[in-house]
Amino acid sequence: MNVRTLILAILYHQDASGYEIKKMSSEGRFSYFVDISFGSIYPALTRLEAEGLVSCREETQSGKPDRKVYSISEAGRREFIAALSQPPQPDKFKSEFLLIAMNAELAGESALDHAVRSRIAWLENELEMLEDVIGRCQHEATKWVVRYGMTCIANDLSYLREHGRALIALANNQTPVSHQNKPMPEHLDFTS
Amino acid sequence: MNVRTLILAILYHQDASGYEIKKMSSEGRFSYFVDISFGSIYPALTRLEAEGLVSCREETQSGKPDRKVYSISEAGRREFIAALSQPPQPDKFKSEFLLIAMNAELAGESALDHAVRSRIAWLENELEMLEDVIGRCQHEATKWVVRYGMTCIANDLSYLREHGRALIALANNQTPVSHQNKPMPEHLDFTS
DNA sequence: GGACACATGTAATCGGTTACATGATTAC
DNA sequence: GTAATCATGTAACCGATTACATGTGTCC
Repeated sequence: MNVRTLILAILYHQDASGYEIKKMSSEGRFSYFVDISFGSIYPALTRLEAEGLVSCREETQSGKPDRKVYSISEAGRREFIAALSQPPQPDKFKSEFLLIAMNAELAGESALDHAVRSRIAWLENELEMLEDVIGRCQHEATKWVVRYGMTCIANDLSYLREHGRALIALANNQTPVSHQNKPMPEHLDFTS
Repeated sequence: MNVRTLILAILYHQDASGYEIKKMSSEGRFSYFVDISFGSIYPALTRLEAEGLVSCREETQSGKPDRKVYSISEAGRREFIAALSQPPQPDKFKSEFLLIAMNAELAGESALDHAVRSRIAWLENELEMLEDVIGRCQHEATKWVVRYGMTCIANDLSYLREHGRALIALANNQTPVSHQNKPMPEHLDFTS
């Protein structure tokens, strides 16, 4: 799921400028998946145009700077559909929160408490955003995906609300962190 | 959450060689978060050693090639705890499956059907793996995280089982894909 | 005249993967 | 002899981000 494909996905349904694509990716209904930067969008658009997968027209606007509006071509549509037909790679998922949680005793109570609280706030916010999206969206498949995302977030949230306290309690609970490190010969330990 | 920090997280609780770290990251109890490659592990270990955050001893084994076993140093422990204390970045999440789902009409019934089935199979497998992990894990914070992951996956799974059919149905349901693209002047469309 | 949203682009850098290169040891 | 597992490492490449550079137009 590289920037190219993501741009084709957006342009498949509507023309857009690089600036608009950026906004959609970091605020709009695509923001749940992606947040791509200008530094990757503009070069990608240039390359897609060179390959004939998108076309570009310049538009002069009143009250705003000129902009370059990109449209997907038939070749671009074929390319995108071909990309969709390939079996999807498994989800990629990285969570610093879970690393902190996994090391609750080391992180300390206040850091953990803060992490849990702000995670809850963040998830609530995401949920609200998706509720908003689904209210204005007509496209059934998109709605399916958004509902999917919403149930995931809602479940996440209820787990945190139910078990967040228990996690924070582990921070205090000074279970001696098991240093199962094999004892190291002093002569090799040049760090102490 | 870069490779350095992940390696420190692993070494915090047990000594390990680069080869073992790789195995833990792609099979063991850390595999839910990470899957780092040899190409990033070995250079990272070298650098961590140069910085005095880990130390290294060579071990000759009987019946196996020599290996370099790394131990975290006190400086390394401090570094890791400092990393944990910083407020976590929001989760990063990428799903090719959701991109396909969002474009159900374009992906086609068979591709979608296959994607849903193999996702279910994959999630069932993940769940099984985590069940196994939790059975043998003593560390409370780790268990908290694994239970978290398990409920997320279980919810995901039940959503897919309940609504997967509805999604696949959307593939056939040939709702004319709304090409809201502004009509393009022919002279600008060099793709046809 | 300054802050802000709109708009496009490039260069340096980063953090990682892939592919390659090497080699020990065991099991068949 | 050859396949598989264990083990370490490097070089080329890739895909992205960050920071930089530039500029228009609006509102106060």
